[in-house]
Amino acid sequence: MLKNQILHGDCQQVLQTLPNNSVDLIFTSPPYADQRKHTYGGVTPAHYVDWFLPRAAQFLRVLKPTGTFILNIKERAVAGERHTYVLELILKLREQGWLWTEEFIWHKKNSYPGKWPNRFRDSWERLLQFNKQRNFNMYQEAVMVPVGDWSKTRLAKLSDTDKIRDESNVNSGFGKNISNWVGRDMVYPTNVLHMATECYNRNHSATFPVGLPEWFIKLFTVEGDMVLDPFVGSGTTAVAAKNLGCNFIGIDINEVFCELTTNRLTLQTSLTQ
Amino acid sequence: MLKNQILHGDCQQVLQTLPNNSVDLIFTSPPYADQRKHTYGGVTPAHYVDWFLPRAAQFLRVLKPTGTFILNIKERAVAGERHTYVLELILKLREQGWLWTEEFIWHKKNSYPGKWPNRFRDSWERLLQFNKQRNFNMYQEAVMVPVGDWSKTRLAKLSDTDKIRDESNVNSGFGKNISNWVGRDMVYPTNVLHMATECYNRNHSATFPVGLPEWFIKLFTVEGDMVLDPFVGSGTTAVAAKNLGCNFIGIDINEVFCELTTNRLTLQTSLTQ
DNA sequence: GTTCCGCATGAATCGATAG
DNA sequence: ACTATCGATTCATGCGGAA
Repeated sequence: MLKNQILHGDCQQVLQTLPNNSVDLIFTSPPYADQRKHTYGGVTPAHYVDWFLPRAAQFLRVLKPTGTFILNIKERAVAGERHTYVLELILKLREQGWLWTEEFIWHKKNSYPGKWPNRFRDSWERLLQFNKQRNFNMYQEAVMVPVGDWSKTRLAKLSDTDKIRDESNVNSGFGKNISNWVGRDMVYPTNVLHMATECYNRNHSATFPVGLPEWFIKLFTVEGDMVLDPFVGSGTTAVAAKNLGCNFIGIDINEVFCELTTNRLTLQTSLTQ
Repeated sequence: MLKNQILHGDCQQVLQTLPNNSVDLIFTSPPYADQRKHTYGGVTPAHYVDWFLPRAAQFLRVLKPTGTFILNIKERAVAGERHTYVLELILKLREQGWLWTEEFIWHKKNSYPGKWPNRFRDSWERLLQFNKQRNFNMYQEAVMVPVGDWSKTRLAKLSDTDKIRDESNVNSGFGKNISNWVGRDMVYPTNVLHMATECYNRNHSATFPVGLPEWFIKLFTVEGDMVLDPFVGSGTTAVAAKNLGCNFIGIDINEVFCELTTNRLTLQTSLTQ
């Protein structure tokens, strides 16, 4: 079976070559809906749900019954309002047979700057968890975080500004040096993830930190499992899967991104951070 | 006109005594949908939207055109899934004439411990912002926060390029003049709020910290404006409004809560924290 | 080899202006 | 009227070269 490759094409077609029930985790950040016509995909908010659903039907087919689908998405502001296409998508995905198990929040500590008269900077995105059945594989111990002295001393003396500001890495012990913490008290994380976006120049505008897919890969797979990203872009999900000893398949409609990602995966020495 | 009182009754009826366009801010945390019958009439998730909509119609009527409605809500997990009543409610409120301007996230830093095989602790809630029109009152300066630590080192010594406007190379449209930042201590916040929960009254399921309504009252009103909480419960919104020099009206269907809140407001010395 | 520090960049949004 | 393009605004991070 196909594995550890970046495939070029529209995932709606490419996925037809994958067998049923063969993927353990789908983690993807699809191109966000956009008003403009020239950008990646050029899908407008009004057409987003119709565009997404046939692709999601393929996701449903290739995912194992015990597998999980994580969708990273955020609606944009249109005419002064948050658009509703993400809400509608969730409802339609349930009609398609998905269970909407959970919604995680990614808090982006370094969100895009700017000032407007009617809203503040948007510093969070949705990570929607969908499953095929109520019983799915989840390895909670793999993402435990150390309980710092923080929780004991810090909460006792919160100033007003502290209450508003984010000032900590409490829940961000993601991965890296977990072994250093063995022997200390470990606790389970919550459904709010704190991570900064990566500003590293990858010639791809949509860069989420590699720690984000890593966290979900640890949580929902074991070594040797299959991870799929049908909108792989600059390949962050594939890098995360490779780092963690998983097999992966990445798909992208943009051939340049496919080549960049393939190169990134072979030259991985400098790109694992 | 009626002001600074806690009124007993179902807000759907009680609100009929308020005039049109008379409220500057509605901040409320309605009783959560529940399978059990103890709460507000025992509203189940399946009936939640139908129960809420006629009340929201009254909110729309009494709110000033420049006013704002903030709804603190979070869907429950039912049968292994997040229930969809909040999503459906947003869509229906828009049909009713509301604009869905923004969704703030309340990150509950000390969410209640617990462990389940299929999900982590839920440590965030939605704060949905609705408006009657695109132009509404917003006083952003009232909620500015201290600039991050990055500025201490970053601004310590300026290079030559820092002193002039440095246009971004990549046509992202973003230039900067770092020297503008010297001496600036406060910045605008984002749409993610970090606050610990409080447990003022354990008999009321929805206990939020007084800092939460305070933040929105500062942002959307000035002194003397009218704040309404149609599900006032233990009175936190009313306390916040009083602290900030606003007028308020609180409504609750539970007579015991009405009495407790009225007492809390008179004994306010020890309860403003 | 470390630490320090300069500096580009990022899933943005609004209002005005031009076609 | 309605759409498309453009200019203005702004905060935190991590890379990479220098010390």
